[in-house]
Amino acid sequence: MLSNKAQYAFRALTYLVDKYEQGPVLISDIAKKKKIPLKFLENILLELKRAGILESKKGKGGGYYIKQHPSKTSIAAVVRIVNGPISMLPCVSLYFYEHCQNCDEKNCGLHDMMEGVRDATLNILENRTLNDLASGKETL
Amino acid sequence: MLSNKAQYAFRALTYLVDKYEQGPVLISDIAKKKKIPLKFLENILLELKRAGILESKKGKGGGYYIKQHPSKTSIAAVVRIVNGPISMLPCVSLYFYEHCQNCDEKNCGLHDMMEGVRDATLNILENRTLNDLASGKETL
DNA sequence: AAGATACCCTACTGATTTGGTAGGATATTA
DNA sequence: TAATATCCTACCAAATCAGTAGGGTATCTT
Repeated sequence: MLSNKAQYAFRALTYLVDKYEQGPVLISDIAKKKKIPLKFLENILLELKRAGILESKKGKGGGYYIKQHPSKTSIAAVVRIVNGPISMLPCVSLYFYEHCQNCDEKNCGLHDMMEGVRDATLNILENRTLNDLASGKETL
Repeated sequence: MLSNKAQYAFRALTYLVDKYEQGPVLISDIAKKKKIPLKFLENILLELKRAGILESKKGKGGGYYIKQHPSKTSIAAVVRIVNGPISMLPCVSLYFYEHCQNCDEKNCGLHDMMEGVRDATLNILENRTLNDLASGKETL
């Protein structure tokens, strides 16, 4: 399951997508409208900024905004930043790979299955973007 | 990611599938061969028994064994028992559903995506069984 | 019946992760 | 230079995870 933090992140991003190209949005505005604890949201947005998803401006008229066009950022990328690995096993993870000390990866039934799950999942999450969070729809 | 516990469970089950219809297997045997902490494994096997996946026999000649034919138990069922929900959001979970207080589920981009991920994942995990874990696998 | 065998069961504990908060530092604008 | 708003580190409580302890209970052998 996605962590609370990850779900907050997606709610905030949904809001920012809706305000795309309308100038920076205050953290406090997002927190209020999306009912997210202010200081916690602050940390989340900062993390998304460091990862290159968001950009920010300080001082009056400042705030956060989406860096690239929303269609350029995949949902998979966001999940990895705020929630960690997408795969169900370390030994099938593309971005968080760890060698499996329990099995011969070339000959492990579970490994094969989880590779399949990973591919099926990524096929969706890599091809959906921030745009798909809003696109005509209302809120999360 | 699957918890340590879940990965232990799958390793133990793999062993039990290999020994299927060769009589009960000692916890201590599984623990030793699969390098799983004995007392922890004890709890895991007990949980799988209570959930109806395994059966056991006490006393000399006793041990654990798979209750039904391995092809009758899906990987999805095992994951739910030892690891919890398969879905990425409570509001798309079939077995651990919780109403989403953040969004209108009928009109939420993230909800739709995660429903897709759930279906793609279950399409694999519901149709693979304990048999697919075994070393000398039957062909699909 | 007695003893040995092997699972059954509850409770506990330490380490890690999760879900935040606190409080000030830094950059920008007016 | 005052106000604004993000930046940043550290901290904290609660929950979960990973595993242990210690005896209870059922079964088998002799």
